[in-house]
Amino acid sequence: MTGPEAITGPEAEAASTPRSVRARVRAELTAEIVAAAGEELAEVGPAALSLRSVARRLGMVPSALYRYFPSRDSLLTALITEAYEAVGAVAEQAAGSADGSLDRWLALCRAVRTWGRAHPQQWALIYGSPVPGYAAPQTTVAAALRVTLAVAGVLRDAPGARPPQGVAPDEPGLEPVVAPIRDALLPGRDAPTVAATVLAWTSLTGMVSLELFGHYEGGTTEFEPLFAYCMALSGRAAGLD
Amino acid sequence: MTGPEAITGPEAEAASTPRSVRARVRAELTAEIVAAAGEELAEVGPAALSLRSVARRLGMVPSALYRYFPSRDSLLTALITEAYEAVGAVAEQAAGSADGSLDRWLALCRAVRTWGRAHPQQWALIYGSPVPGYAAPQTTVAAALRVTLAVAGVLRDAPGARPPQGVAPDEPGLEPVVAPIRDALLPGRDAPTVAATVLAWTSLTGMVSLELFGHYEGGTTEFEPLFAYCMALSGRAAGLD
DNA sequence: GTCTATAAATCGATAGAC
DNA sequence: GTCTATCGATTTATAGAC
Repeated sequence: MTGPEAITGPEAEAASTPRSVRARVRAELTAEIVAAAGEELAEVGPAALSLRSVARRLGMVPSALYRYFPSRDSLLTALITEAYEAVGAVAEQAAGSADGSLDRWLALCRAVRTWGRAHPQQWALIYGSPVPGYAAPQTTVAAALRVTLAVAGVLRDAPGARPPQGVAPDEPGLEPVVAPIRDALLPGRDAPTVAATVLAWTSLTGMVSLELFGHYEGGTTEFEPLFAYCMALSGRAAGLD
Repeated sequence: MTGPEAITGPEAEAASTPRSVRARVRAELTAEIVAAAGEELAEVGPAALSLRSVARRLGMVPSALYRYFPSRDSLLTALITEAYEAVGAVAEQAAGSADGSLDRWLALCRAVRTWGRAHPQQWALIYGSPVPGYAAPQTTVAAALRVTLAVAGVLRDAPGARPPQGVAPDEPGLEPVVAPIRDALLPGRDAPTVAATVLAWTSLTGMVSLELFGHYEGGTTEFEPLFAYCMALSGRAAGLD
């Protein structure tokens, strides 16, 4: 056992990559487990995901997985984090590849919807019903922020954007309620703008969720034009152009 | 199908009221089972609901339930139908108890949110991720329509309501895509109005879902003012006032 | 129509050999 | 670090006595 890792000198690496050969192998196998769990998730859904089925898929025995993940919940956490990072990445990328605040917003929306349609179970994992018996640790909350920040970034780069005046003449409690959200997403903007951002983000997730969860079944098959129009409408309501 | 009819033989009943004593008793017990299933659902959630736990709660043995519901899925269908009817009823009632299209919309929104907060697992059942292994029959689609019709009713009673012009200059495919939805909800209205109605409804379910599913955890505790403002904004975007 | 009993699976997690 | 074996529990669903 003292052989391989004794020569950690040459292959010593920076912070993000494992130092020893042993650690690298372990990291690779961990990634393989997460990948297999992702495939399993895509087939059976979050609530039906089990450690045993993941082990079967890898040709391993269930107990072997406990060397890598102390519980089913920790594996779920890894999948949730991965999903948030993935959708956050496509959102950022899309927002960065368009000009004009409304076009950036629409590009972000389309990218998020495309990701959701390609990964419906992953979408359900992060934006659907909570998985029974699973308690989300704080780390997933941080990962979830990435997408929200991408949305807020579109607003942040459109300093003049503001929802129309007089929507609700005096919402008494809006200011204090919105304060923590403003601090995290849109420092310096007024309460209606922050609220409109929340609404835009909510409309997007709601639209994709209803579609993926089968609530437009009676409606149409070619959903894209309706989606694009609705997202344009919600972007306009936030003052984007 | 809600289950019982499927295995009811000679004593098949008329539309709503049972004929024989036997059938009435059977209907009562069926209702008791659904009620117990509702309690169980409220505790463990849709994905974890089992026939056995319902039987335990009733002091019955699991196999006895199969005389009333041929499968777990048929019991789930009954619960789904019940939930849709319940939220549809409060939506209708709220919409009918206010004057002015925007106020009616806001009343409907508050009522739907209140119902969702009071019945989070029922909400998850109908608006959350699909239950693994469950295929929704056509009857649930009909029940789901009740809430949507209540929303559309607010728009229908505000004939002048229309989203602002020039939101998306020419959405080429919007017209044909929106046609079936218009026929079901808002005959005679133009495509943008129908789309704005879809968006308003989507914003409402999205807002409640994100709240109930824990996505505003880092945000605020007093969520109501933000909710009301956002729904006012979405109502305005549909042309309500 | 309710019961006992059972079939045939599933699951998370752990102990201990190697 | 992977294996066998197992504990203790869950589930849907069915067969057959009464």
